[in-house]
Amino acid sequence: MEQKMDTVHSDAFASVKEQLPDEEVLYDLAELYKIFGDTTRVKLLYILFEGEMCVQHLAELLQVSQSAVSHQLRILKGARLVKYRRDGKTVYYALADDHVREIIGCGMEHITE
Amino acid sequence: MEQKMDTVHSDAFASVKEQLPDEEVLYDLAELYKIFGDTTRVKLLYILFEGEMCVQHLAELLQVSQSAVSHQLRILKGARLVKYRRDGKTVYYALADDHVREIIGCGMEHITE
DNA sequence: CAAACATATGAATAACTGTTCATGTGTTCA
DNA sequence: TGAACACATGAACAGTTATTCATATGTTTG
Repeated sequence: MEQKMDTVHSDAFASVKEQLPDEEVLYDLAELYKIFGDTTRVKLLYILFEGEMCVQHLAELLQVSQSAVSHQLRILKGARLVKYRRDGKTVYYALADDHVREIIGCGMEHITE
Repeated sequence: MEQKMDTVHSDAFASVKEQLPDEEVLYDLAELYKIFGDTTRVKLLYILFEGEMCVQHLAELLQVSQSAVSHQLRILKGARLVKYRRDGKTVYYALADDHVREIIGCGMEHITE
C-alpha cells in the first residue's frame, strides 16, 4: 500500500485539487481585487460612500487631473462598481450597489487591526 | 448667503473631505488589495484554505515553477497573510489567520452573484 | 451657430510587476 | 564532508498599468 511521493500524491493533495474553484472564477476574482488595488480608485470609491459626486469635484478632492479621474472611473464603470447619471454638462457618479462597501469594509478590518 | 461654486464648495463637499480616511490608510488598503489582484497569489491562498502545504506541491498544483511560487509566497509572507514552518528540508506554508478567508469570501460573493 | 464648459478617450511614456534563469542558502544523509 | 534535495533570491526581461497631453464628444447659453 505504499506510494511513491514524487508521482502519486496523498489524498489531501488530490482533494485540494478538486475543491479548487474553476480557473475562470479565480481569474475573475483576481481581476476584481486588481481594481481595488490602486490608490486613486480606492479613494474614488471611498468618496462615493458619502453619495454621488461629479467628475470635477472628484478630481479636486483627489488632487489629480480630470483626465486621470475619468480614466479610472471608466475602469470602475466597466467592473460595474459605479453607475452614473448625466445632468446637463456634468456627470454624477455613485456606487453601483452595496457590494463595494462590503468589500472595502472587509479590507479595512484587516488594515486597522 | 450665496457662494461662488468654483471656489467655495457645498457643505457636502467639505464633509466628504473630512470623513475621508488618512492618505496612509487608503494607501495601505490599496496595497492589500493589490496582493489579491494576481491569479497566482489568489490560487495560492485558496489552496491554503484546505491546510498547510509545501512549496513543491504548491508549484505542482499551480503548474508554475518553484521559483515563481517562492517569489509570490514571499510577497504573501511580507503582507502577513501566510505563515510558514520548516520541517527538515521542506517548508510548509499556511494561512496566517482567518482574515484571508473573509476577504476572499467577500470578493467571491461579488463574482458569483 | 459659436463659444464655453464638463467629460471622455486615444496615444505615448514612465513606472511597476511577474516570470524566468542562474545561483545562493539551509538541511539531510551516506 | 560532500552530494542531493528543498527552497530562496537577485538580475533581467516582457507585459501591464496609471498618468499626461492633446483632442474629441456632448451640452448649455448667448
